[in-house]
Amino acid sequence: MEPLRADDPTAVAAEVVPGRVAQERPRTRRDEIAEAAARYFAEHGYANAGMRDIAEAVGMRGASLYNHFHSKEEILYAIALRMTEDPQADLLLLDGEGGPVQRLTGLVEAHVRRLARHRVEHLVALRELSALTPEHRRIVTDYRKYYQRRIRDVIEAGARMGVFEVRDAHQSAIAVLDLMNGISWWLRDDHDVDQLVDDYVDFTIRGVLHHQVRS
Amino acid sequence: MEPLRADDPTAVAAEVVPGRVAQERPRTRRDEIAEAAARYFAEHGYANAGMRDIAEAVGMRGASLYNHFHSKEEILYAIALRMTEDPQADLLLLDGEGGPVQRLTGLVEAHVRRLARHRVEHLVALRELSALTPEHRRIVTDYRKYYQRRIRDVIEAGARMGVFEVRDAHQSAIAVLDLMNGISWWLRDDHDVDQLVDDYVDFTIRGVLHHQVRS
DNA sequence: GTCTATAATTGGATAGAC
DNA sequence: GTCTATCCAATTATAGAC
Repeated sequence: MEPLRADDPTAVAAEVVPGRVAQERPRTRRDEIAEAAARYFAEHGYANAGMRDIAEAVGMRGASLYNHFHSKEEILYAIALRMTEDPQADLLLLDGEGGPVQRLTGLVEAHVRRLARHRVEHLVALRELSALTPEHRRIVTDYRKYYQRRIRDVIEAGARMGVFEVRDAHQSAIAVLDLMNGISWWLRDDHDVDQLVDDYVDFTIRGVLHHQVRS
Repeated sequence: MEPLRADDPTAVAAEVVPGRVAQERPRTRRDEIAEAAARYFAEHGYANAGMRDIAEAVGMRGASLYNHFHSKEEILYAIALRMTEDPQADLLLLDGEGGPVQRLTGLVEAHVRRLARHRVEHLVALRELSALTPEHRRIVTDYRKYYQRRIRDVIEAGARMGVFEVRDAHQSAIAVLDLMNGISWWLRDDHDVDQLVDDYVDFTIRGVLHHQVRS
C-alpha cells in the first residue's frame, strides 16, 4: 500500500489548462526545498547533487526529504514543471490589447522579467531536461511546444499584416525563444533588469522580426 | 608509477594558441570513442551514461575504454575541448578581407556550419559543462570567453564605423552567440544547412546588430 | 589492446524510533 | 515530520590473464 505523501506534481500539471492563469499557492515547505535544490543543481549540476547535499542546504537530514518528495527526480520535476507551467499564464498577453507588435512585446517583457526573477530554476529546467523520466520530460516538452506555437502564431499574424518581415515564422519563433532563454546561462544578480528587457525587446521585435519603428 | 596511456588532452590544449588553426589529426580510436560517447551523452545525458553503455556503442567492453581514457570525465573533456578549441581557428576570419560586416558574416557562417556538422558534440559541450572538473571547466570557459571577446571587438569596430547599431557591444555579442548556440538544441539531420546559414546571418547581422543593407 | 572478474565507493532510498 | 542507522543497487575503476 502506498503511504500518504505530498501531492504528485503530475496531478497539478493536469489541472492547468494552457492559457489559464496558474493559481497562486501559499508557500509550502516543498517549495522551499525545491528552491534550495534548484540553487544547488544550478551550481553543481543535478547529477552531482546528493540528497544529503540538498537536505543540508535546507537544514535537515537526507532521509527527511522523503516526507516531501518521493524521489530526487521528483524534486527536479517540480522545478521544471513550475518553470514551464507558470509562463503559460503570460500567453494571455497574446490575446490582449493592440496588434501583434504590442502583444509580442508584452510577452517578451514578461518572459524576460520572469526569467530574471527565477534565473536558477529556469537554468536547471532548461539544462537538466534529460535527467527527467521520459513521462515527465514529455509533459514538460508539451508545454514548451504549445508556448512556442503560440509565439509562432503571433509572428505569422504580424507577417501577414506587414509589421514583421520573416521568411519562416516557425524558425523566427525558435530564434526569439533561444535568444531569451540564453539569458539564464549568464545573468548575474547585479544586472539591470529594465535595461535587459529593453535590449531583448530590441533584439527580438526590431531585430529578429525586423519590425520597423514608424517615425 | 603512472602507466603509459593516451595523451592527456590538457597537453593538446596548451599547445594551441588562440587564433592559430588547429592541426588536422588522423582519425584515431580515441576520436571514435569520443564520438560514440557524445551521441550517447546527447541522448541520455552524461550522468545516465555508464562506461558499459559507451563501450557497447563502440563495440567493446567497459574495461577496455581505460586503454584510451583515464576516466569517464576525460571522455567528456575531450569532447568539450574539441568543440571549443576547433572554432578558434575560425577567428582568423575576423582578420580577413572586407569590413566588420563581411568578416562577422563569414564567422557566423563558419560557426553555424561547424555546429551543424558536429551537432551532438556541440550540444554535449554546452549542456554538460558542470560535469567537468573545475580545472577542465576553467580551460573550456577561457576559450569561450576569448571567442566572445573577439566577436565583441568586431561589433565595436562596426559600431564605430556606423555599419552596426548597438547599445552595448558586449551584450550584443552575447545575443549573437546565444542565438547561434541555441541551434544545437533542436537541429535535425534533415535540416537544409544553407537555408539555416542564411537565416542566422539575417538574424544576427541584420537583426541583432541592425545592419542596414545598402541598396 | 581486449577480455573476465572484482574491488571499492557512492548515493538513492527505506525502516523504525521518537 | 525529523532523526539515526542501514540496506542495496549501480557503476567507476582496477587487476591480471591472454
